[in-house]
Amino acid sequence: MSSSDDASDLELPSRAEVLICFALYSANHAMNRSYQPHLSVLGLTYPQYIALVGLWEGDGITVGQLCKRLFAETSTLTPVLKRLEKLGHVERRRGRQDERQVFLYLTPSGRALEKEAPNITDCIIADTGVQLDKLSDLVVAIGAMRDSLLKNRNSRE
Amino acid sequence: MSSSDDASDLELPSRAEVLICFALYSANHAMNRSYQPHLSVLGLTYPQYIALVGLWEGDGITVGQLCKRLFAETSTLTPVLKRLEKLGHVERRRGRQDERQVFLYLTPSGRALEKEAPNITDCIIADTGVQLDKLSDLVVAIGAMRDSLLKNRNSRE
DNA sequence: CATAGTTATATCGCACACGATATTATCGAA
DNA sequence: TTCGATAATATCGTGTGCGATATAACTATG
Repeated sequence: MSSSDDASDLELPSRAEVLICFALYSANHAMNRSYQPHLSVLGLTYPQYIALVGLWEGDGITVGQLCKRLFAETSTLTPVLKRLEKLGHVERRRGRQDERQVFLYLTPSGRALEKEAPNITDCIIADTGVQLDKLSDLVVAIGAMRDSLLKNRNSRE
Repeated sequence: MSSSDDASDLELPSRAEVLICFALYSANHAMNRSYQPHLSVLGLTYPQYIALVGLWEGDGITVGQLCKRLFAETSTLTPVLKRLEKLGHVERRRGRQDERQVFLYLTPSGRALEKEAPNITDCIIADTGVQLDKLSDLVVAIGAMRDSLLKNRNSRE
């Protein structure tokens, strides 16, 4: 309602609902909250679950490789991985040739959690109210947008 | 690479790239990072910007109303709003009839920031690499998914 | 084989994000 | 009208998220 007299620069979609940044922001938090009850049963937080998803895709990789896979920073992942280690789901082992590197391995416990994932995913997919094929399109579109954002961000610095 | 011999429970899309939760998670962070250089010039964080977007849509509302508008919790918004107040962009005023309520008003400084938003939005939209009409479809689809997630979450408790 | 530069990870500081709890104010029924 | 129930914010504790910096290890060049 603020200054509706000048509509000159209000032609563009500026309302919260129509901003792509807000759509992603609110949907991500909604997704986080939807997972929460499922994950708390397993004693996991949402980012811990995301990290495990990355490792279920293939472990024995370095912290840096997992960072790339998850588009995350080491300053974010290191504490998450240390908690996953303390929970007994992940083992962190220094590289032998290159002692700077830290390799990540799933423990039997961390591997066992993967079997719970499909049940959770099914619940979440149902809650989205989106058909599977449409959801697949969404994932592709959102992923492409993310890649473009990261590419253009890096090309500007 | 882990146990590729048994493909029994790997038929479902379980890889990080194809999970909707991961798409939202990584795209939201990418968006955050893309906004960051634009916002740091204005001395704003991404959540502070989101809160301002909510108030530009109409101020003089209560903290609770802004929470609903942004799908956020009061425990998240209160500190953000106090920082926006300290920055001089927002004024928080206790209600007279109901002294529990806190009404939020944009200051001239907070209102002036709205004029910067279109320039930033244009940059971001360009960086997404998505055509405007496709982007609009994405916003609608993601918003609908968010609403469905929140509805089904609430209906379960 | 020193040593400057680079790389991989970790640490730190600040700002969210949110459930749980606290605080204060309003409402409602006996 | 008083006191328990409810409601609106705020506070607190834990866990991210990330830029900046630190630390330790590798590499390259002289």
